[in-house]
Amino acid sequence: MATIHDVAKHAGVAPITVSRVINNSGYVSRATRERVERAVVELGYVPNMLARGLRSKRTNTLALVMTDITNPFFTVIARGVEDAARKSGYSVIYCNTDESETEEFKYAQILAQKQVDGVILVPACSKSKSVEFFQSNDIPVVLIDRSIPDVETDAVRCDSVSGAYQLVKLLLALGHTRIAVISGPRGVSTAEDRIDGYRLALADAGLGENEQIFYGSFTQVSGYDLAVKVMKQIPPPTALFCANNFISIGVLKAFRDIRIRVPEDVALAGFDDLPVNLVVDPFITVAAQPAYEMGQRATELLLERLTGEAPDECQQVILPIEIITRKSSGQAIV
Amino acid sequence: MATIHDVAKHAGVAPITVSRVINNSGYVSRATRERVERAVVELGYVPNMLARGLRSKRTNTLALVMTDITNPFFTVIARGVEDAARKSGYSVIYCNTDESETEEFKYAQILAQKQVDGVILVPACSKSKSVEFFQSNDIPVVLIDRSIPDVETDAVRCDSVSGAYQLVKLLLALGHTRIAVISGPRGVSTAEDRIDGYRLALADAGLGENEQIFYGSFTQVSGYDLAVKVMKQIPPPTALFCANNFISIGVLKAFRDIRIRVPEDVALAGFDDLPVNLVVDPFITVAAQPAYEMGQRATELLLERLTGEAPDECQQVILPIEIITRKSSGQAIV
DNA sequence: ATGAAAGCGCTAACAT
DNA sequence: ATGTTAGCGCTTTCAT
Repeated sequence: MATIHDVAKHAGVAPITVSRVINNSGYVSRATRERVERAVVELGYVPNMLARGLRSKRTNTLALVMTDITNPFFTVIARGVEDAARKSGYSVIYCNTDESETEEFKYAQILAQKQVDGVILVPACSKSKSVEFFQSNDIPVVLIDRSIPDVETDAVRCDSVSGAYQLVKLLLALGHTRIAVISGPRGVSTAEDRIDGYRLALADAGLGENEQIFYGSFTQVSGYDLAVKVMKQIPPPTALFCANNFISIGVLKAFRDIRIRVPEDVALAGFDDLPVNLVVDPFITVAAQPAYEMGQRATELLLERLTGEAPDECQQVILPIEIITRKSSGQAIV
Repeated sequence: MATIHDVAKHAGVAPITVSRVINNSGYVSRATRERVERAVVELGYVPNMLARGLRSKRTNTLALVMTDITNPFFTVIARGVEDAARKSGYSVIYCNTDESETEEFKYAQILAQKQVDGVILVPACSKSKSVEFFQSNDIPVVLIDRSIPDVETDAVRCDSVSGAYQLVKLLLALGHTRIAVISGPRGVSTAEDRIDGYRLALADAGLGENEQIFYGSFTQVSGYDLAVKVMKQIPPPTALFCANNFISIGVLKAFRDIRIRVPEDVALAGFDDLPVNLVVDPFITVAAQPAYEMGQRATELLLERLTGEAPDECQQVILPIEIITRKSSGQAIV
């Protein structure tokens, strides 16, 4: 593979001149530029990013660390990140932690080794070990979707408390008084916040006594198992609030298997919509988060931080949630 | 950030000794090793992969270039690749070409610049420009899912002709004689092969005259539009063969909108299943490809090529397809 | 407008 | 079992 040296020799110039041409930096005469460009093509020269990064201390690479890459919510975030990054000439490395703190920290090491310029992180838990590691290596971090207490970083997320509150309000307005919530893992901010919103709505309605709270994981299997368990309560709830899309799917599967009709027997509302290209019949009433925009904004924050355009204090961006009313919650509110 | 030099000084050894410790290469005495390891921890040392790659000419990084990262079929392939790669200490860079030949070639350049050790490629078209580029830069390529004529590479795929043939046979066995196929783009091997399988099955049944072939793209929107068009044929088909999962979803959406019942009015069979965690009611009769295994096998082939274990001749792995009969094709065959 | 020298952090090759 | 030397390919810095 040809090096910058080969190109320089071929064009009769110094390596640094070739560097100036391919990076559009510094003065190069028209004639020289053309000679260099011809040499580049003739030799099929491709710059070596390892050498460039080693010398310049910048790799033009970001990382997106997610907890579940099979969840369309995160996939859509990823596209938002990708598009925003590419527009500014950055590449993105995707990492899947499977909700594991250990995996997250492993990736943190790998990413530091790869000298990524910055990281967008969906934290697997509320501990700050990975964030502190990044920061101690001078790698800026933007938190996305979930928050961590007592760390100073830029962050982008939606208001989970408010989203859950609105969804449960909606179920209450339909006359339900026994509403259960199936949520994600303890210690994950979105799981906790959505429970908080649920409790707030019940309390507002004077139904604080009726709380039925189930922690689990943000997966279809967990949703299935807890749905079965929930319906064994006496008396069983008449409505269910699912804290994410996979939980909703698991619940629907369980209800199909144990012959419970939605919404006739139990009403259902959940967090996170599914992308249109995956769903034949959008059926679930949801609090939809603007995933693509979340990815975009997080990337913009990170890029501003990298270029020094950002203010010294950290920025928190809270994006609005959209409540989409569909069949699963029962008859529409007039 | 601490360098190997800092660690060496701190431990009272030469940099190369530190290198031997962190790479587990060459002889290092127990005592020295321990001193070095302590220094690594105390300084929070993280090796710089750019420097290592520049020197050693190996990045321990593979790339997976796909045509549609939103399609679960490719997402599952990606997990197969990821798992196999990590097991051998490799990282993976994911690239999405959106079925664009131009994007594919852009990524080829980027990946060469990043000095990836090898590439797994779902080609966007049957031209071999990107493959030739990789090969001229000494980067081994494994083709996955789709083939390209006249190139010498390792490859992993399923037998699309046979899968389509079996699916259409099944529809024929249910008594259908007017079966249409909605496929992907011309020039893409899987789109063409699935049409070939369809034609073969019809010809076998002496129904060659009844061919109704529709090219489009492997997307939900294309499936929707062509479904509407197909049903305007006079007489309309009584069964439909969809060449991938997104086409099937688009067709089902169209049928819901134009009030055509599946399978009562039209039977349906399609290529590619959807992952269980995304689907409440698996409904479509499909030819399911072992996507995870495809990703795994492709990675293994690539790794063997990199380590020199592979034979000189290229290897073609053809994996078996599973036909899963469900409601969409009508009553089960006894 | 162009170039020379130096060095980023690491490891291959060759000592000892 | 450990170290020395050199250099991977590029860009920073400082000339000219």
